[in-house]
Order: sequence, then structure tokens, then C-alpha cells
Amino acid sequence: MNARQKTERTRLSAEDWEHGALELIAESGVNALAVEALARRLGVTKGSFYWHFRNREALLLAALERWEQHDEADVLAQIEPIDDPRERLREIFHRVAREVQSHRIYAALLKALDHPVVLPLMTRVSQRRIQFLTEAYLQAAMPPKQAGHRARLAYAAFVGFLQLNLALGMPRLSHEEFDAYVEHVAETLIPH
Amino acid sequence: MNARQKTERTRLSAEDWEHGALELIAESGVNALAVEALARRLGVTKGSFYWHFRNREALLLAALERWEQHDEADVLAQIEPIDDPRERLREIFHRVAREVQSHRIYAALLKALDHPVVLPLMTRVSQRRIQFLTEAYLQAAMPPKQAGHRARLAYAAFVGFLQLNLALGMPRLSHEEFDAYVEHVAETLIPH
DNA sequence: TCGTTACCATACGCATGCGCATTGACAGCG
DNA sequence: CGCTGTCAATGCGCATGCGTATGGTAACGA
Repeated sequence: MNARQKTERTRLSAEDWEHGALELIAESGVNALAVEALARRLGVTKGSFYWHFRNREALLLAALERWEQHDEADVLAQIEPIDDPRERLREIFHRVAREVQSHRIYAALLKALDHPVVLPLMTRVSQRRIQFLTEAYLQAAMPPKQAGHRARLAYAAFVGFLQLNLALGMPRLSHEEFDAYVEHVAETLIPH
Repeated sequence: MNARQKTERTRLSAEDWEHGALELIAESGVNALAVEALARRLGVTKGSFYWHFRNREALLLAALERWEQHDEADVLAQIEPIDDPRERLREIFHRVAREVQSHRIYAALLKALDHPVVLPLMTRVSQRRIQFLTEAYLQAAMPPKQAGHRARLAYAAFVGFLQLNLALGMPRLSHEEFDAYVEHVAETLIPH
């Protein structure tokens, strides 16, 4: 009577648990990822969980590695095809501004940098992205040292932007003002 | 025999608890602020705590308000006397870069923006700081709308810089490289 | 000197959350 | 038809952390 009222459930796989974990993280942060809470969400109890994973930490690690390889990877893949480096940089800024939702997991991980599982992952991801930005600036004919610094600055602005937007509702800008802001950022951070 | 091995302790006041709370937050974040842990740190038990405060939340609120009124306030006070707006902006950037430690509480609060006590405080603080930056840019002869956008950008860069520095050990830059980076930021974000 | 106040200790109840052990359900295959 | 491996439910022990109750003690004023 009271079973399977969700979307016609069958059995669960480790992958199902990982997806559920990522959803939970995106919604409520890393701390909210609790075994029993997630089990309730999936319509089972934690007896199931400990068949698939050694412990909570193992789930977190598996979920984050999945995120790194999928979601994270195709962010860059979508932008790489653009040839003109300046145009590519502009596209990055506009994309980041528009698709704030897709960065919710990243923002949640930023708040959990003290966690031993999260730290090395975020170190990798951040270094990769800064590296990507650096190369874009280099291709835009910026001298090497300056390119590195500018990439760091742009990335810091991105991270801060996420914080101020997702957590704080900081901007409180109208649509037009927001577009003008993004345009200003592009003007300021992309060489002419 | 086992009592009072710390610095000759007498009785504690509410203020002592608030200071201890801020230290804990700076070291290990808002979540680490636990009543019993802090009591151990202060060499007493929680029996003392619940005499001074109604509950954990009340301590957090009191501690953060203390921080807002003291530490936070004189950050601006130190910079305000500088007359030339461009010079003032440069001083802000260099100060922020040099005195990273003093921003540890701010960085810890950034990670706890989902907490109902932290959110309104950080909203106030951030708006005040952005406002301050906006006025500095205005005084530097920047047109109004542009000044607002630039202030937002600079502040986002500041927030991201804190995250990447304190939590991640991102930069891993030598002293000279670091100075060059800060100089680059000033060059990029301050009008000529 | 005696009582009051301010501060602290001890002990408990309660909730949450992890991890483990045991048992049960069910499918596929021989 | 029954065995075996896979997945899930139940229940327990343990730890942590909040909040409360109650009792103790040192300091200070009257």
C-alpha cells in the first residue's frame, strides 16, 4: 500500500545514489549529505546504502568524481570550439552570468573547502580553469605574466560573483542593469 | 591540582565568551562553534555558558554583532582618511592582499551564508562595502553607472581572492609574483 | 557573620547521524 | 525446484551536541 509511490522504482544502483547525492549537495550543501536523509529521499532505508558504499565518505568521493568528469568537463567543452580568443572570453563571462544554476554544486563545494575530500578536488578544478583562462589570454596576445595574473583575477571575480549571487541575493538588479554589469566586466577584463 | 593551569583565570563574562566564539569561528568556521567545545577551550563547562546566554544562537548573534561593530568598522576607518580617491583604492587593494589573516572571520562567514543569523549580517556588511567602493570610484571621476558596476566587480574579486587564498592555498606564488599580481589588479580595476 | 548574587559543575534527557549485524525478499540459473 | 548472489529493512550501539535541572562555591555587601 505505502510502497513505491514515487516514479515507478525498481532497485537502486550505486549511480542512483551518486546522482541523489549531487542533487542534495546542489540544494543544501555538502553538510546536508546525510545517509539516512538521502535514503529517505530515494524511498529506501540506509540498509541499502551500506551495500553499495563503504561509508558516507566513499559516496561523497564517488559523487564528486562523477561531477568532475561529467558536468565539470563539458563546461569547458562547450566553449573550446570558439576560435577567436576574445570572443571565447566574452562567451565565458556571459555563460557564467546566465547559467548561474548550473554552478550551484561548485558554489556548494566552495563552502566546504575545509573538507578533506573536497579540497583536493577543488584544487584540481580551479587550477584547470585558471589554466584555461590563462591560455585564452595568451591567445589574445597578452604577455605571459600578465595573462597569468589576469586569469587569476577573472577567476576570483567569478568565484566572488557566485557567492554574492547564489548565497547572498546581492545584486538585486533588473535584467537590463544585470546585462550592463556583465558587459562592464567583459569590457574591463578582456583586452581590446 | 588540575585547575587553572591556563593564564590565571578568574570568572568569565559574556564578553569573554564572545571573544572566544570569534576565535573559534576564525579558526574553524561557524559550524565549529559548539558550546561544549568552547567551554573546554575556556577552561569551564557549559554550566557557565547557559548562565550568560540563552542558547548557542544567542552567542553567535552577539559575537557577530560585536565583530561587525568593532573589527569590521575600523577597516573602513583606517582607509577613509586618505584623500586622493585613486590612492585610496590602491591602498584598499594592497591592504586586503597583505592583511589576509584579519579577514579570516569574513571568509568563514562567507561559507556560512545559509545560516539565518549570518545572512542578514553579511548582506549589511557587503552592501556597505560595495557602497564604499562605489563612492571611491565616483570620486575618481568615474560615471555613476560604471562606478557601481566596477565596485561590484572589485568586491567580487575580493571575495573570490579570499576564498582562493585562505581555503584553497591557490596562489602558491612567490613574494615577488604576489606583489606583481596585486599591482596587476590595481592597474586593471583602478581607472587611469 | 550571614545571606544574596554571580558564576560554575554535574548529570540527565533528547535528538541526530554513522556504522554494523542480522534477517528477509527476490531474481536468475542450473 | 532450490541455490546463490543481490539488494533492502530493521534494529542496535555508539558518539556528538543541545538544552535543562539542580546543586555547589566564592565574593561581596549589609
